Amino acid sequence: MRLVIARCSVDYEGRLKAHLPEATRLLMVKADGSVLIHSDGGSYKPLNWMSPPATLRVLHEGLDDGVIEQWVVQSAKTDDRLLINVLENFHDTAHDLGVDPGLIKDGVEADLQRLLADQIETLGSGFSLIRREYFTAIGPVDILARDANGTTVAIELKRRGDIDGVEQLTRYLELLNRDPLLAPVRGIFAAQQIKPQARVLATDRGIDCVTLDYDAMRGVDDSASRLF
Amino acid sequence: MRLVIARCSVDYEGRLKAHLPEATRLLMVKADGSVLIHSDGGSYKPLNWMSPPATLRVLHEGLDDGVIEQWVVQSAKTDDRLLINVLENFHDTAHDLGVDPGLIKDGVEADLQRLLADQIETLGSGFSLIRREYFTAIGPVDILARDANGTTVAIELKRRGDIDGVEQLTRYLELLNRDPLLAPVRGIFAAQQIKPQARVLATDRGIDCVTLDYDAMRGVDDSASRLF
DNA sequence: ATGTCGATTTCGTGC
DNA sequence: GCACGAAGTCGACAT
Repeated sequence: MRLVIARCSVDYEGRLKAHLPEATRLLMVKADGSVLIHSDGGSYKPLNWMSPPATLRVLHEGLDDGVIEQWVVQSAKTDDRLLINVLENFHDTAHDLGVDPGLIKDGVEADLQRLLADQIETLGSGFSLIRREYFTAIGPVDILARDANGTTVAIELKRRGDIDGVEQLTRYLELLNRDPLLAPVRGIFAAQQIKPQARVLATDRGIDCVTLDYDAMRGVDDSASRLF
Repeated sequence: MRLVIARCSVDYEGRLKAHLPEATRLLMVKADGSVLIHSDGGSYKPLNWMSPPATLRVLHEGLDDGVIEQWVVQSAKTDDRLLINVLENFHDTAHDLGVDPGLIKDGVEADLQRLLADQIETLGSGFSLIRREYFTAIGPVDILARDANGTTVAIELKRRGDIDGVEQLTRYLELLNRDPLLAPVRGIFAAQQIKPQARVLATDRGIDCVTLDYDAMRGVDDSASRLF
């Protein structure tokens, strides 16, 4: 990885065009040829960048007045291109980092779904699982179950429940209820947190809302699938 | 901005839990207290990070064996926390970057909309523009036009057409068709790329799909509205 | 402050 | 490899 602190201007041309006026920034060049241009603020997204795979070529001649060198970062797969005009170079170091073992995550929607499928009675006594990821023409229903009365239940699962999730579940219910083998199908919107507007919309459409306690569910599930 | 190259392990606890095993990485500390942890590959997204505003505290005592120092990065607004155990420090520099003037863009959905409005006959001969951003009670219709038969057409425009866009257009059509001065109103879903599931849903609802070629449209449009 | 929507999204997963 | 959905999404803009 090469780290350069430089006063520079940047032009990107690819799926769109973009321009960065002259300022001092960090230029990060990774081993795969990708380049990230960071300012000293904002979040993790760079001001501009080139995704890998890419190649960096440095030009020293035929440049505009005041430009020390021009970096041409060319994507290897598309014709996206990044032009960096370097006006002043304050820092330039290279470091050998090696390959990273990568991130281990816990607590995303997939974990919630697995836990809820294992503990489907959380939703009510007599509930039984039909299957996870029940595929339809318009996408997969997170969980399909049967309640104590034998009625089919479509469950939409979110970490954070907002209106989009209710819309999604509504579409599934509309489609599933056209299937005489399944109909009538009721819906349950389950999330760690459900926003008031989403709850109102769901209730209005006859969809039940359930708030899930991830920590409690993980506590019940005594399998040895622990991170730490 | 402070740049550190260090062998480290990282634990994040906040909206989820995540862990990075020991490896050599770049630790970037920005002026607003945000921290980015980058490996020498991948795209612009860091392996792990803390969004601003945040504060960095460095501990030197009571650490595990082999740990030189522990960084505690605490979000100022939430209880999200990042723990970085530094095992070896290879590089540590600080740089004054100043405030960045920011990015100037061209070629996003707004530009597509302007182009399509100018070249409304792309959608069919005899088409004429009524107006862009036709405001309704539930939001603006991207483009309202009239086809060769004089029928009103509501056009929803996306760079990438997925199901959400079809839902949006459906709501507009429902509303517009209640207006006797406009009804009947047909819909066109126009995008640079339309996903199969979105196409299925649109077709099912009697909405036409059109794929747009932005480069061709930009070529036809000979106006001098260029950035550079 | 809050909600909504686009993005050069990136990232994982299933087929 | 392609397509789709989630994200600790981020960011911009309107209310």
